[in-house]
Amino acid sequence: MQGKPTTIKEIAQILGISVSTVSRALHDHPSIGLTTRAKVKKLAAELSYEPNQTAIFLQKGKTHTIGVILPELSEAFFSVAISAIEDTAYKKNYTVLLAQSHDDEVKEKQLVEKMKNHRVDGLLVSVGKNTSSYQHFENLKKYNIPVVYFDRIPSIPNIHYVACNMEIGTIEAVSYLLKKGHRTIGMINGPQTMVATGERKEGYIKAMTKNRLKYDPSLIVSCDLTEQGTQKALDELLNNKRKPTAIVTFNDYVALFAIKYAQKLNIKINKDLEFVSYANLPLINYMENIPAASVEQFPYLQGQKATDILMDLLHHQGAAGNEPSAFYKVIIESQLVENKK
Amino acid sequence: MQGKPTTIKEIAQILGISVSTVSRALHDHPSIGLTTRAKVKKLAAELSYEPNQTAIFLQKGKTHTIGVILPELSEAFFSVAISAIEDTAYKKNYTVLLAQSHDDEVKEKQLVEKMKNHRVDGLLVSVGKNTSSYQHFENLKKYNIPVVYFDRIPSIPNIHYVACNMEIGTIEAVSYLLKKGHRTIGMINGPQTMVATGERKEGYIKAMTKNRLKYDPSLIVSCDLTEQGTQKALDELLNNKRKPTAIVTFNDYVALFAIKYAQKLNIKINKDLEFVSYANLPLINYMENIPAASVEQFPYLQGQKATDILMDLLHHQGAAGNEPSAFYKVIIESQLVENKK
DNA sequence: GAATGCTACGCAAACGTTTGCTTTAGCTTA
DNA sequence: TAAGCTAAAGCAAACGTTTGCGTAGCATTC
Repeated sequence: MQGKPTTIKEIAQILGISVSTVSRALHDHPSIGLTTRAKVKKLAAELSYEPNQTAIFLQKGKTHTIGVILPELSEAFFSVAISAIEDTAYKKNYTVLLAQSHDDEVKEKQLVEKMKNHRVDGLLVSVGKNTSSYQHFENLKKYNIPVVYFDRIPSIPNIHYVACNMEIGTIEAVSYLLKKGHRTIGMINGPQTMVATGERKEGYIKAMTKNRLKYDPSLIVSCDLTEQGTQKALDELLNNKRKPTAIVTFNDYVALFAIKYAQKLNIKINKDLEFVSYANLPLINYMENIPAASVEQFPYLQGQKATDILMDLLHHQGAAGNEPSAFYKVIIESQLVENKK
Repeated sequence: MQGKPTTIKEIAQILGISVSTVSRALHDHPSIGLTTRAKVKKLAAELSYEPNQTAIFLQKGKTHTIGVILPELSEAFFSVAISAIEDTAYKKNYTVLLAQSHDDEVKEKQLVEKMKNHRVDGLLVSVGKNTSSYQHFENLKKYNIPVVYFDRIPSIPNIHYVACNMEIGTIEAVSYLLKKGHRTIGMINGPQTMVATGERKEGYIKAMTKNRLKYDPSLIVSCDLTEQGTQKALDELLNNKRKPTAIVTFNDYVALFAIKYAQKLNIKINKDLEFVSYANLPLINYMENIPAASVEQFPYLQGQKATDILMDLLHHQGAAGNEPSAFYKVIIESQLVENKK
C-alpha cells in the first residue's frame, strides 16, 4: 500500500489481461466487455489506482496546464486576477503554473522559456512595465502555444488580449462630478509613458467637451504614483489659479495618499474637495475617508475572460501550425461605482 | 522552424549517431568525445532544441514542481506568501502549481488528488478554516510526497510546519500598552475554535500577570471577524463596567472595522482609545487612523521558510518509503511593530 | 458449410528522455 | 603477436500511458 503508486501494468498483470484492455476498460471503451470492465474497475479502486499524468502528458503532447506570468503576485489587482484564473481553469480541469516577473524583463524571458519547457498548453500574460520587446512571447507561436494578454497588454498587432478601457469610465467619473455641481475638476494622472494615462486624459477631455465646458490643461498634472509625487501633484493643483473642488486620481492608492495629505492640510474630504478614483480596492471597505466613487476595472472578470479565451483557443485550434486569422480583442468597459460607506 | 519542437532523436538522425550519444553529449558526459560533443551542441543550438520536460518527468519520476494549496489567493496575507513561495522555488529551479480551496474541505480534497496526479514533488499547504480531517494530506505520505504546512496548520502530530506564534507578539503588544500607561486593556479576539484565538488570550494573560496586574475575563470578548460582529464586540467592551482605554484586536481588518465604528461614536482614535492589532497589512500605509502598533506575522518569511523546508525534504529523502524520524517545526516569533504614520 | 460480421481482446508502436550494459576500434604492453 | 586496456559510441530497456491495427472465437447468413 505504500511506496510506488499503482500502474495500469500491475492491474493488467494481476488480472492476466493486457494493458490496453485495462486502459480501455477504465475509459469505458465500447469494445470491452462488461464483465472485464467491472473487474478492472473494481481492482483499480482497491489498489487506489491513479493515472500518472506525466505519462499521459507525454503521450498526448498536452499537459492540461496553463502558465501565468504576471508582474507582482502580492498586488491586489493581480492577486484577484490570479484567483479568477485559478477558479476558471479549475472548472475546465486545467492546472495553473504560476510565475511572477517582478517587472524584470530578463526574468520574464526566462520564465517564458521555463513555461515552454514545461510544455504548458497556453500562456496568460500581463507584461512587466519595463518590457520593451515582446519577441520572447511571439516566439511561442512557433510552438503552437497560444498567448492571451490581459490588463497590461503590449501595443503590437495580431495578439489576443483582454483589457479594460479607461476612457468610458473616466467620462463617467467626470460626468458624475459635473452632475454634482463641480465645475473645476482636477486630475492627478499617471506617468506619460503608460497607455492608461492617455486613456484617462482622453476621457477627461471628452467629458468636458460633451458638457460644453472648456478644457483647461493646467488642471491635469501627472505623478509618479508615489506618496511624495502625489503630494506634489496635489499641491500643484491646489495652487492652480483655478482651484479644483474635485479631483480624479489615477488609482485608489494615489487617492488615499492625496486624501491623507489633504486631511493634514485641514481640507474636508468630499466636502471641500471631492475625490473620484480608479480600481476600487477592497481596502476601501475598511476606511473612513474614501473617494466618493471609483472606476472599477474588474480584475476578476479580466482574469476570467482571459482564461476563457485561452481555453477556447486550446480547444479550437484543431489544425495546428497556422496562425489564426482572427484575434480576440476583448475590451471590458470600466465602470463608475459609487462607494457607499 | 515552426510546428513541432526539435527532439533529441532528430538531432541524432541528422548527425547519424545514436540518441544516447546526443543525450550524453548535451549533458557533458565524460565518455563522449570532444568533437562529437561540439557537433551535437552546435546543431542543438541551431535547431533551438529544448528538452521536453514531460518526457524527463516521466523518466525521472520527478517533476521539479511543487504544489501550493491555500484558502484564498486574493487575501493579502496569502498573496504575499505565494509571492515568497514562487520567488524561493524559482531560485531552486522549481515551478509552482497553484490552487485555492476557498476554505472548502471538499474542494481541498479534490485539489490534493489533482496535485497527486500531477505528480508534484511536494506540497505546501495552508489548510482551510473548515477543514476537520487531514486524512487527504496524510495519504500523500504513502506516495512519498512530503507536505509542509504553513500558517494555518493542523493540530496533529508528525508533520512539518512553519507557523507564527502569536503569544510572544501578544505579550509585547499588551506590554507596549501597559508601558504607555494603560491599565484597562480590552481585547477583541477571534472565534473560540481557532488556535490563534487561544494563543492571543494566553499572551494577554501572561502579560498581565507578568506585570502583577489582575486578569479580568470580561475584558476579552470574542468576535466572528465580520463588521457587525466587530461593532457588537466593541459595544460590549465600551459598556463594560471597567471601560478600556486601549484595545487589542484580532487582526487589522477587525481593527479597522472597530476604528471606523469608534469614530462614528465620536471617540478620538489613539487618544481616547488606543488600538493595537495583528498582521500589519500594507493598506495601513494608506490610512489616516490606524492602530498604533501591529503584531507582524511575516507572511513573506513564512512562505520562504516553508519552501526552504520542502526543498530540503526533497533533496535529502534519499532512502524512500521511510517516514522521517524528525519533523521540522519552525515557529516564527511574531513581533510588535509600531506603525509610523 | 463456407463466407461474413461482430464482439472482445491482445500486440506493439509511439511519446522523448535517461542510463546500464555492451560493443567496437584503436592503442598499449608484455 | 596476442592479450589487455581505454576511449567513444551504440543498443535497448525503462518510465506509464494511449491507440491503430490485428485476430481470435463465435454467431449469423445464404
